[in-house]
Amino acid sequence: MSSRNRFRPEGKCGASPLAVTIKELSAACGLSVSTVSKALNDYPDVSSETRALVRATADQLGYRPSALARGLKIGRTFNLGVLFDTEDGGLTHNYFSPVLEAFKSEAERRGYDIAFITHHLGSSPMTYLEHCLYRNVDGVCIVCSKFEEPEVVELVSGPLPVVTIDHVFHGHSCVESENRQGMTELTRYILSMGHTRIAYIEGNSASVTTVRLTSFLRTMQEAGIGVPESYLVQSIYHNPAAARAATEKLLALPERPTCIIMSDDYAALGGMEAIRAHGLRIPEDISVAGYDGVPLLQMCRPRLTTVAQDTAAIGEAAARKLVHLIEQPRTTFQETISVPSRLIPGETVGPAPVGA
Amino acid sequence: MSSRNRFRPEGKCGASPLAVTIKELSAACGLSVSTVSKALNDYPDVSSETRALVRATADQLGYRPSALARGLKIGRTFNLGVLFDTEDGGLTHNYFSPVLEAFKSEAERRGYDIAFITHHLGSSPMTYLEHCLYRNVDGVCIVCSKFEEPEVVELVSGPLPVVTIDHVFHGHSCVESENRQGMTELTRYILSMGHTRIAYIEGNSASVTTVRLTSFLRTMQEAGIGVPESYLVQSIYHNPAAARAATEKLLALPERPTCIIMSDDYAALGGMEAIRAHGLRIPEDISVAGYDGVPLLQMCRPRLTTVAQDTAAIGEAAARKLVHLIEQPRTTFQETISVPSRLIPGETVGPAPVGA
DNA sequence: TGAAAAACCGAAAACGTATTCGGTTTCCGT
DNA sequence: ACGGAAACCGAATACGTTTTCGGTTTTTCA
Repeated sequence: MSSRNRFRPEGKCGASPLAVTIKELSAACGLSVSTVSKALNDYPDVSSETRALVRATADQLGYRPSALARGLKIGRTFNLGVLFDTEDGGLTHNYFSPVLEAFKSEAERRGYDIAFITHHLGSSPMTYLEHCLYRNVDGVCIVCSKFEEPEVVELVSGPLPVVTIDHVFHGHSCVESENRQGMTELTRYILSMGHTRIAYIEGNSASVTTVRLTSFLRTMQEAGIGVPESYLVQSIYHNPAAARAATEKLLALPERPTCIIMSDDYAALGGMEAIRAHGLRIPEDISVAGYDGVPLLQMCRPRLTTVAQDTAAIGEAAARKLVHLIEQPRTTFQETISVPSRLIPGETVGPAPVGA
Repeated sequence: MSSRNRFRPEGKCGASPLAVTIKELSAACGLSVSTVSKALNDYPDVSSETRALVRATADQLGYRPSALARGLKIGRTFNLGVLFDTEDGGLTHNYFSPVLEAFKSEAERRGYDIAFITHHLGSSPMTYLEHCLYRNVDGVCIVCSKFEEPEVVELVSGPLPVVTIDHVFHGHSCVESENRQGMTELTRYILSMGHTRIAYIEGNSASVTTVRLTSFLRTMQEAGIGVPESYLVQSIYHNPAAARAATEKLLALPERPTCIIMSDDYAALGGMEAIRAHGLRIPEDISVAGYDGVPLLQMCRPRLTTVAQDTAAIGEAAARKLVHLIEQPRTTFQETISVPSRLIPGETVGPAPVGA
């Protein structure tokens, strides 16, 4: 019953030392451990000859300082925590996974590895913050999560540098698309195709959701076109089933919209399914727009009309900002970084039907 | 110039101790550090009363042993390395990312975090194995990589437990789909639709590639239908552009195939693009099959005919196997685990054209 | 009641590294 | 040649754990 035994691997345990330590290196150099350490860390009080000697033999022996020992000593690990908590599919999320990929690349380029943050370790539960402290990450990126959860709030207001994506917490750094610009362009484009009955399916709560909806409504207002309450439907991001249900509501209206702006591309698939099920054609009978610009869908027919978010730039900016926050906390300020998005006029938004 | 300074964060450094240590816990309990440690680790020589006391105050103070210190001492980190190295898109890979997601979930369920393995740390290059030793991972899963690379071979033949996915190294554990069964079913299905001129676009080298091709050829042979050399084209997995080029070759043949089996779903998109560019209809003029069964494509029209690989089962099995290899090296043997795959008859394979 | 055995606890060493501080040596200017 | 300053090196300590081992108390049994 002693759970301790489960922790001890039985195999080649202390058999052969896997990695070469600084002690062996110092022995090989005929120097003390401290001098070797100083040589490797560019201390001034070591002659250039011995520094060279140490460097050379270190290379030769393939010495790497143990990340564990180093981290323990200096209090940081060169690990960035990533909170990526989505119930649907996790890493397969087709908008957030490219963001994460870019984040990871940039982090690695800057010498950081990434570590996923969960709220359990094996069977024992722990909060996100606990996990971060347990693993000693140097900072956290919150990529995709329920931002209202108390655990997330605890993490954000904790002691570690934090960068969020697509949701701004007051006084903290955030990276997001220029949602206002994106939604405005999309709406104008749809208007330019002659649509007046435009419905809008909203994603679940996040600060970007509000920005997009506001931009849509204002653009409509500027065009002098009203949007009835019934044209605004609540739904969930990245959830085709929910979008399908929302779309059904819209199709059941006495005066059906001629165009629907979906919460995102993936949701749009569900919406389009509902439309097809009603025997309607896209875009001849009804137009559909998405949001995100997932590349895979741009290779399918009909090509979705959407707003492409620059996932590469978002992830990269997040990593860069987080590293700055970690390495120069004094001179780095909190900010919200907006990266431009781009309208992709695809095949799913056509001219408004004439009879409508 | 001293690069050392870059490593020291200037901020709240030793200001407030972020996490509570065992020393503070022992003080709070009025016990020695050693006793506390033993109480937490279920040592027999500590009374149940003190054990209870320690446990209680530990919970109360929110104590977690530092992963760093613990790892340093016991020689393992409860981290699983993941080698996920694909030039195209990394984490966004639409077949491997669900595998990774399942792997991650199962690993976390068993108390392991995952760590990505690269061949550089910041600017300084290092081999995969070096990275593993540097971070002290307990084992490695090689998910997607050029298996011929010397670095990968070095890693596989290194001291750590290894599980590969979709490529078997002799004497090591591997998880893959039942490719033989999958390809056989697909081929039979295509044959049942009346096709005789079936072309095959091959992926780049891996052991599964061979198995699939062999299964295809044997099934064709069993049906008594020959496959000309020109119907077998070399291409690259997960690369629409390469598939497009390969498809062009096939379409240029004097006797064009009536069905093409693509190396995978994503590649199929490229192939279908080529076909459409030639003004041909799918599946009326020419049929197309993919492999993998990526869920997103099953929501698009036309629904791709393909073989679904059970990514969840694959990832889970890999994690389980790797953890077994780590925790019970004596009693766990190396093996290749095959998980069943499933034919999805979609809309892209139709009856063979009559005139053909 | 006494001695052996069991039960329980703490001091100390170790894991691999970074850093402070005191101690040699070398160098320079006079 | 001499004093002092620079230049260079190593012993020691600490980071937060685990684990061995010796020591004290309590229990048990003849």
